[in-house]
Order: sequence, then C-alpha cells, then structure tokens
Amino acid sequence: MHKNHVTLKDIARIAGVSTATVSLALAGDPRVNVKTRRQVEEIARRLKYVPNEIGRSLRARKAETIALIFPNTPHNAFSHPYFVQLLEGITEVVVRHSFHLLVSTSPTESDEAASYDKILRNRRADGIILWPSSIKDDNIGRIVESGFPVVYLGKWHRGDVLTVERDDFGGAYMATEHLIRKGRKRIAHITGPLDFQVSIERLEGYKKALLDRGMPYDPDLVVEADFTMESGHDAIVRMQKAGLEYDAVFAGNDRMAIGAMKALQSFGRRIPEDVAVVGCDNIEMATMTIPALTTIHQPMREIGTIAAEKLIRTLTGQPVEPKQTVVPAELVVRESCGGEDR
Amino acid sequence: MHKNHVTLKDIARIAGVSTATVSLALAGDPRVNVKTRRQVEEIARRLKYVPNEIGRSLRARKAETIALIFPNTPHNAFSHPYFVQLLEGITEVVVRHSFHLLVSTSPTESDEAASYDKILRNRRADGIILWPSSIKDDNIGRIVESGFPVVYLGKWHRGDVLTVERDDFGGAYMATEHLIRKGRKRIAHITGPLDFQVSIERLEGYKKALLDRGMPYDPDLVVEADFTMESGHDAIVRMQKAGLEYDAVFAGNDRMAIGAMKALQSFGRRIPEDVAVVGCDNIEMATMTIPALTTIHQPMREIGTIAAEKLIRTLTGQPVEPKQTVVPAELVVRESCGGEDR
DNA sequence: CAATGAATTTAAATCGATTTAAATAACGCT
DNA sequence: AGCGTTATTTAAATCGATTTAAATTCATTG
Repeated sequence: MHKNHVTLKDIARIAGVSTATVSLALAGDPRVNVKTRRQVEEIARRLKYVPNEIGRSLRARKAETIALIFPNTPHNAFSHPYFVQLLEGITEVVVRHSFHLLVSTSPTESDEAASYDKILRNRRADGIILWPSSIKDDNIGRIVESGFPVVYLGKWHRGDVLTVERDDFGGAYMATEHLIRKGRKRIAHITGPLDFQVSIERLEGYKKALLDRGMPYDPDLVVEADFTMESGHDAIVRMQKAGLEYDAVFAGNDRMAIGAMKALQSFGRRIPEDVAVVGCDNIEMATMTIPALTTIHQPMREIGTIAAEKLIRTLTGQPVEPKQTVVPAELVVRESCGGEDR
Repeated sequence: MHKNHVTLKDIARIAGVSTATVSLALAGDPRVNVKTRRQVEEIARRLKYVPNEIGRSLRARKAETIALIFPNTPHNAFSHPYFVQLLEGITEVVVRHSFHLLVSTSPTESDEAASYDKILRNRRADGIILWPSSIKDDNIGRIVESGFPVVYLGKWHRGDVLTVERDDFGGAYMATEHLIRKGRKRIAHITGPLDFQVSIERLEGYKKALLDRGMPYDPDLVVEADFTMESGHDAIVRMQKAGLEYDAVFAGNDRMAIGAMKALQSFGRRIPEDVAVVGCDNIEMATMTIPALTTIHQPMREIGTIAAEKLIRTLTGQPVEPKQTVVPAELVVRESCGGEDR
C-alpha cells in the first residue's frame, strides 16, 4: 500500500491553527490574515496537499462530475463510427471546466431501469449526457423528464429538455440537392435499416430535396440495406438485376456507398461519369477510395462540446439558450459526385 | 431543480429505528432482527432509496472507481484506431464489478505533472489505467512507481509494475515471417516515425524474422514514413525512383500499407503477384481494399479487459498473476500477400 | 485606560453512510 | 424472581472538507 493522504488537519496541526482557518486560507478568503495565509499555503505546498474531493463533494452536495451514459445494446455506441469524436468533444469541455467525466453503460437490458436510477440518484454525477438507445425505451423517458440535469443527444418532443442532435434530414437534403445541381435526373437511395430513426430522417431529406426541385419520387429507386459494405454492394446488384435506370446513388452511410461503388465498377459503370455516388458520415476511408467519396460530415466533436457546455452551464446555474440545438451537417465534395454537369 | 435525496435518516425516522439499524439491515447483517430488516427493506423500496455513494466512499476511503488516463498530446489516444475497443473492454469489466470508470486527460503539457498528481491524490479514483504518452515523460515514471495502484499499457522496465502490452515486435515478426514463407526474397519495410516506440518494435521484429531465416537485412529497403496514407504512397514512390528491387512490403500500419498499394498499382505493379503487401492494425478499411489487405490484428479489447481485471483485482486485495502480460498479435491473412509461392 | 469597532480565528455543525462499543431487551433456566 | 446469556438496537465516532456563528485578538480613539 501507499502512504496516507495529507489532510487539512495535518496542515492545521503543523501551522498551529484550526482546520477552518486552513480551509479559508486555501480558498483565498479575505478574512484570514495575509501572513497566516502565506504560511498555510507554504505548508500545503511542502506537503503536496491535494484536497480530498470526496469529502468536498459530500459537503457541497455536488460531485463536479458529469456522466456519459449509453445503453449496452448490440448496436451500441462503441460501434458508432464517431463515438470517439463525441467523447473527445465532451472531454475537452469537461477538462476545461475542471469537471470529471464518468463513462457508463447499463449492464443488461433487464435491469436497465434500475441501473439508470442508480446513476441518477447515487450522486456520483451531477448530470448526464444521454446517448439514446436504438430501442424505444420508457426508462429514458423517465430520466429525461425527471428533472435531473440531462442533455439528450437526439430529438425529444415533450417538454423543454436540453438536446443536441445531428441534422440527418438536412444532411440528406444537401446530398440530394447537390446531385440534382450536378444535373442528375434519376437519383437512387440506399437506406439503412428503416427501424432506425437515422435511416428514416435521411430518406425524408432525400424525398424533400426531390420534391423541392420538382423531381419525381420513385419508390423503386429506394432500396433498404443494413449499413454494411456488403449490403450496399448487394443493393446495387439488385437494382441492376431489376433493370432500373439511374445516374446517381445517395447512400445512407459511407460503408454502403463504398460497397455500392465496388458493385457499380464491377458492372463497368464509371464513377462519376455514369453514376455519381454520395455517402454519409465522412469516415476516414471515404478519402481513400478511387474516386474519393463525396459525403456528408456530421460534426460529432462539436456535438460533444455543445452537449457538455449545456450541461455544465446548467449545473453552474448559468442560462442555457437555445435548449435545443441541431448541429448542421456539412457537404464534403470529392470526386465521386461528378465535377461538371453533363 | 429536482426533489431531494432519500437518506438513511429518512428511512430510520419512518421505521422508528436508528440509522445504524437501517444501515445494518440493508447490508443484510445477521445481527438485525428479521422482522425489522423486512420492514426497513420495504420502506427503502417504497422510497426508492439509493445510497449516496459519496457519503459511502468518504467513510470507506475508496471510490469503487478506476480512471483511464491519457495525456492530451497531438498524437493522443483519440486518434488511435483502436482506442474505442480498449475502452469497450475496460467498460465491460468495470460494469461487471460494479465499479465506475472515470475518463481523464491531462489538460496541457505544462501542468501535466500537477494534473496527474491531482488525479492520484484527490481520491476520485482508487486506481488508474495509464495510456502512455508518446513523449518520454518523467511524471509517468513518478506515478507508476508511486505505489498507487496503476496498470500501465506498455512496457515498463524497473520494478514489478502491472503492465499489459501489445506485441508489436511479435506482430511484425509474424508478418515478415509470413512473407518469407510465401517465398518473398526482398521484403521492404515502411516504418512509422522512429521516435515512436511502436515503430522501433516493429522494425526490430522485421529484422529478427529476416535474421532467423538467414535472410540479409538491407537498410535500403527500410524507409521511414509518418503513419499517414500519403506517406506510405510517397515511400513507394521514393523506392521506385531509387530503382530498388523488392517483391514485398511490410508497412508499419494499415494506412501506410493502403497508400503503398495505391502507389504500387499506379506503377503498374500487381498485388500480390509482383509485390505482396502486409499492414498492421487491422482497421476496417483493410477489408475493403482491392485486394483486401493482409494485416496484423492487435486485440485491444482484450488488452482493455485484462488491464481492468488486473487493476480491480489489486484493489480488491486479490492476487494478480502475472504482473506483466503481453497480448499476442494475430495474423489476418487476406489477398494482398500472395496466395501461393512463386 | 477603557471602550468601541474591526480584524482574525475557531468551535461546532454539516454532508450521508458505516462501524464499534455499549446499552437495552429478550430469553432460558434454576 | 433473579441471574446469566444471547439477541437487538443505538449512541457516538469517523471519513475530510466547508461554513456559520461565536469568540478572541487587535487597533484606534476619546
């Protein structure tokens, strides 16, 4: 084991004053005599005193800690391509405010409710950032509306809950609009599984862009896949077999877009001359394909910083405006979408 | 704000007993009367009592929390391809033992020392998992040898510090050996920056494999790059310009390997017929190149679970054997390394 | 020098749970 | 009933820091 902790009491004993004086001195309270304060500071420095934050937290009734919570489902946060960037954004803000970050998953589905409750009530954290489960979940509702400080990463309808969300709809709209501007007339869309909200949002954005430009929406050109590269590949194969005509593909994520590109190339269709392709997510690999993939970038790091800022502002009693933030997506133009109109 | 916390005192008042009895009852202590215990449990359930862990921690002098710490350098953990998997492994174990995980970076270079010290002494965490800085760092030494419970993710020479490390040397050895077995005679090596330990390990593994098979080590075939795809590309260009002959390339990571593949293909060299390529890391993209990239997989998730297990065993007073663990790398054979000997 | 007010310091309570030693209650037995 | 046991319960201390109200010291002035 290692040596014991230096406490206020130790400093008080050595300085020959009370712990109250030491506490006030180290807090820079003007009530303590300058000479006394200097002496206390000196001793604290010499003993390498570091306040025990557990003791402090107990008294202050706050932990200066926020928690990032996500359910431990199969399609969980760990498999999200940009979880790390979210975490990086959160971390940056947390460190800047001298807060701590607790990372927490709910262990099993069954006692998920209990687990959330504990995190909410055991006072380890003062507030939480909630990464939504893909599954519809009443417990999340209960937490979000419990009044406990929460920032929800997604859309929340009832009440004025703090939220930060990606603009999946807007991103898809931008992607589709871009293809239209490039003169594409028949734009196919490969969706992710349609029981994911993100897939629905992107489909709607695609539809709206077509509508706004007076282009027909053809359900035959929409094929559902499952986010994997293989499924993107298969989607194109199916479309080819069905004899469909199209001059562009907007895919619901980059993996599917890359699979689609491979399939298109195997059918001898040139990208972007014959078919333009746009993806979503801006994963690293999108820069490395030939041609490099045009895609929609979702600024996850920024979502992290905004979420953490909102939560910490709430905890420190500062006003938070707006309650809901939609972080705009960005179109990243590369070679796969056609340089010039045809 | 939200309503106040239910405390032991509340339960005690309602049950008409002392807080001591409540505490003992909820802990299942046999000294309390079964009837009393039942009643206390019932009230606790009705009030949704959740113990305040801050209070408990203060008394118990432990936080049931471990911290994952990494320095906030430019080449930090967030940019490591497998940080997420490490985190996932750690999280799994932490949850299983009902511990908490604190994720922490040191804010700036300058007060890195102070920052470490704080985390060590402020009692927020009982022990730490330390992700090494790329930079040589005396503070890390101080922590590791302070006697504070630490698991170091890397090689540590002095003392019997707990460590878990990847086998960079062994992975490179396996990769090179595989190429030799495939009949390759002149194997080039594209290294990462040689001020990174990982680059040196992999270079040494490469050398050793050649040596063990009686093959000459030719320094001209070793070129330094910087882990990026572009630098891998440039490395091949330089080698071609220098008129070097080689029939295989072992790259210090997958990104450089992919860059190298592109460059090779642009020079009209076929993969794997003319040149075999092997990478390191097994990033997702390695499955998507044409041909798919043979590579070395480092089981980061397992490193995470082992590290967390070691730390928690230490904290709970269980023996930990062995102190040092080297997690073996795995060769993932795909198409880029030549199916048959020539 | 005493009185008044200002400057410092400190005793004690508090946060919430745990634990130990001591007190009280209940029980069995002669 | 009285005594020795055993079963339950509880008062009080503790963890470490903060904070308030009260106590003390110091300085100033009439």
